[in-house]
Amino acid sequence: MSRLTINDVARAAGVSKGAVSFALNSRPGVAPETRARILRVARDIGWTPSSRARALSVSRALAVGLVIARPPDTLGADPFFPSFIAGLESVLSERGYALLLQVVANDDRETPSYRRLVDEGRVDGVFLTDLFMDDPRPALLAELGLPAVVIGPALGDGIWPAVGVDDAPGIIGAVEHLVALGHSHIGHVAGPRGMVHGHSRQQAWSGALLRAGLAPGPSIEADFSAESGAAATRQLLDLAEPPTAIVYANDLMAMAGMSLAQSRGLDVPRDLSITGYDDTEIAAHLQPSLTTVSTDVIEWGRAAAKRLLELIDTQPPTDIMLPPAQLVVRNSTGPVRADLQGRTKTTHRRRQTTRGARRMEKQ
Amino acid sequence: MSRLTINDVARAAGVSKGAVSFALNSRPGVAPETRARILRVARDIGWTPSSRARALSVSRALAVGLVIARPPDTLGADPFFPSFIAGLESVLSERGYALLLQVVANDDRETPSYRRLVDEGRVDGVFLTDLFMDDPRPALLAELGLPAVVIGPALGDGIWPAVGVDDAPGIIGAVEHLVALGHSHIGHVAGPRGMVHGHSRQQAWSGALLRAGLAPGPSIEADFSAESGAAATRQLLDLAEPPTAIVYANDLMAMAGMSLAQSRGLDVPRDLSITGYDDTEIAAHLQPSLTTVSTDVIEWGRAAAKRLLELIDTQPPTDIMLPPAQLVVRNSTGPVRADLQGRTKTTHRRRQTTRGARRMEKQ
DNA sequence: TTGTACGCGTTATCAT
DNA sequence: ATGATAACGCGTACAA
Repeated sequence: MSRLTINDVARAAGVSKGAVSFALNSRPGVAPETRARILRVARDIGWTPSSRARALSVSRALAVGLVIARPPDTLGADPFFPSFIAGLESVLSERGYALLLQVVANDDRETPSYRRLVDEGRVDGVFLTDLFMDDPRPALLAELGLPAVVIGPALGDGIWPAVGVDDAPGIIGAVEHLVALGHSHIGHVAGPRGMVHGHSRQQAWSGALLRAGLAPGPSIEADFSAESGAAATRQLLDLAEPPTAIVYANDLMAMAGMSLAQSRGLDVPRDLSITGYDDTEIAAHLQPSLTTVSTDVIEWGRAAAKRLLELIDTQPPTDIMLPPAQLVVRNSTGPVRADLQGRTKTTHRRRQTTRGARRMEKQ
Repeated sequence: MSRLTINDVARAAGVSKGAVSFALNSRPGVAPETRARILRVARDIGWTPSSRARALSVSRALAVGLVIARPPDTLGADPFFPSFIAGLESVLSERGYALLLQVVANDDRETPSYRRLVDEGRVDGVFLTDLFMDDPRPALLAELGLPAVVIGPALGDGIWPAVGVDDAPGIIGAVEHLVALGHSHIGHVAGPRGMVHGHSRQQAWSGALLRAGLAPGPSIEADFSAESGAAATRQLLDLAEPPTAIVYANDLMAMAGMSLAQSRGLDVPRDLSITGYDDTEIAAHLQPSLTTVSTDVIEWGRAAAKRLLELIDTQPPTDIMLPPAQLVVRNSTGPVRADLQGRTKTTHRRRQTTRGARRMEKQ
């Protein structure tokens, strides 16, 4: 049992409490040999400082928080958090920090959550995820005096540092890949535009199209869920001139969209090219395997943790370079069908015929 | 800023620290009106007891831990944890407990993790997940004196209470469903047999077949990953007499297996019926949608949290009834093909021909 | 109800 | 320079 206290060590080493504390935190004022003896004794009797007592005396929680504000069922399908948490944890644990998790169902209950975390003194800082475009949380935390790191694209406010992999290169890569394959009518199934990563991916998509000299194709706002991805895809395919390729803001929607297309008898990628975002584990094993954008989420977590600890210790920010998101080309993307190539909004309109011809073209 | 202490409240209310503490914890010894006044003052000036100080004085961490021992990349695809954590958290937070998360890559680093959690006094108890058949952790924790609740099927050792949804009914339901559809050659892609939930699902599968009077079909051990699910499926399909239906130990492997079958030109469910386990969000949106087993993971988390808190408070265990796992029939299962029905190991062997005939049977 | 010791490190103050 | 001593952080709990 961990009944051991710093006094036991002090007694066993024949020194005072203070000396033990100094030795342990490698502070000057202890003779080298005394220090060595103290450390040896501590190890021998197996004593570790109680973080409870430590937290009280240094007036710090020695823990940071991650508040996840999502409906739990949506959470389940998101591959982001587990890996991200693994990254966070790897840095935090080696610095003696613990990670405290809080899941709140909706946004109403979120503000009190932060407040409680602060009031109770449970954490020294938090990670902010899933930010909305006009999110009140950064300001709230500033007001509460709780350091925070924003996960994702940087906001304009500059209140807190942001750590994130830029969405743009990956999405742009996907669009350019599709353009190179001859697609000129490229749609987008977006995440909520009110959310920063929904917004930024949408921006990247339209920007890339413009740069390629193409008119932005149809874009439909969804909510990152499979259900919404399928619905959005249905809408796109029902258009008078459906896109020949669709860029999805995440894998889950892409998978649902791909399945929906297949259920309508379309062949992916012959009749429709599809790209996702996340590089979920299953992505490589779908039929066809999914072309998607891959991010090093674990490294991302590590970077975020480092930044938050720096913030807490009021250390200057270290430059953090995250490997950029990368397009992983697989089999859900392919050359545009010859009879659809170069088609623009003003030409053709025999969709019915064309669509009929598309059916049943299994390889 | 939360510089407020219990003394501020005491002073403002004109009472002693002790009185405030008693009032707050609703303990006898304070006049009703005094209590009311104290509470009002506390609310007015916005004071919340510091959990740091509380933890030190009650000699408790007021937090519990969840140690996740998995390679992070496998973690990402698992829909279990996020929902489970949401369930845990909903109970813990209303009791003033925090959830501490720790992710360890492999089992070597796991034991020290628990030890540290105990030594540093960070938690009052932990949840044990992903148990192996002969897992040393329950005994280790007993030795460390740290209360634990096992997540999943009960172990034989009886050291710690187990909270879990029985795997059997769901798997049995799947098998019976397939048998009712005329399948008699039902394979299984198992999780690691050294893990309790891999083992229990495997047992449920073979038991259900025996009860149905059928010989257990081929079973292949995989590791719950998409990769392994695809590989196992490949092996099953390459058998001289491949099964007409496969029961997978989780959705991820089922999805990978289904895609693999499709890539070989098989039609699901016409040529091969498939069942998963988990009811991942995407399951309902696949093509075909996946017949799978659904569990109320959030409720499971709530139950586990309640049980652990009881254990910590040495309260008698409350009876916890978890809704049983339920088979969700979708479109990845269907009647066995007539020409394969009733086939036994001793009959037929014109697989090549049959397989050839199977190709290209899109609806 | 109040006063006060207690839990357990950390750190400022002193003595050597 | 070394190291000891005591105050401190903030609730809880028991004796008065």
